Amino acid sequence: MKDSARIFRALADPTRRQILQELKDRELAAGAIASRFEISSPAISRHLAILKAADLVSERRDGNRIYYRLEPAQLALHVGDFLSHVCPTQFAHRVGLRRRAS
Amino acid sequence: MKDSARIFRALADPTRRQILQELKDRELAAGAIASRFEISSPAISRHLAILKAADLVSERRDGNRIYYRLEPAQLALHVGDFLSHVCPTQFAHRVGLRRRAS
DNA sequence: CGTCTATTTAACAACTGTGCTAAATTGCGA
DNA sequence: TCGCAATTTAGCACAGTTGTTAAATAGACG
Repeated sequence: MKDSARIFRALADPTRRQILQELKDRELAAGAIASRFEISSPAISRHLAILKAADLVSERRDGNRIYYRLEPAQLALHVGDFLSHVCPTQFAHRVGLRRRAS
Repeated sequence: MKDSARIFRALADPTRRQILQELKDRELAAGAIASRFEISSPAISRHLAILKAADLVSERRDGNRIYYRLEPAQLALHVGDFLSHVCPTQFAHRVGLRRRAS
């Protein structure tokens, strides 16, 4: 599966989008993330695995805990690329990691 | 269902993303779109319905044909909003209804 | 080692999404 | 009105997603 496909798929779920927002400005352990949602930790764990497979988060183990951190590079790259391709006018692609605009 | 949820769901399918790209700089009739893909026209028709429900395209009937046109406003607004929330640094949120980019 | 905590993996049910073919709809023109 | 072309809607099959609970794994610490 293509990178961008994995990313758009990952973004399709509202819980996963919210997880990304929670991780916006700090890393959080899996349990801390799970406690912010109604659903069970196994469910959250799988969401995290999907986000990680899409390179949207990274994980770091510390003892018992596994901390997740937002990795905005792929997100900005692929989604920004898509937007700047499909609607370049509405969307000024002032994206950090983007290649030169044509 | 929330607007942004509909939009992200609509973007999850690769065929639908490609349809949006095809419509980037011209409107196309349903049949013309279908002929660009391997899958059947009923399948394309349903994809178009999903895109329309998400306000990503509009349709215009002309005789027998139904022409679809890209509607970039919602796309830029909601997806851009999400990006600028989640990764504001990588992504300068000069999004939206602004005319002039870069 | 035994046990507690944090987290993931497994197994399963329910729901959703996507494709197909066949049938219905809509509009044009003889 | 009849028939044709373009498109959508309906019905069905199958694959994928998402949640649950129960079991497994990993690390810390007595």
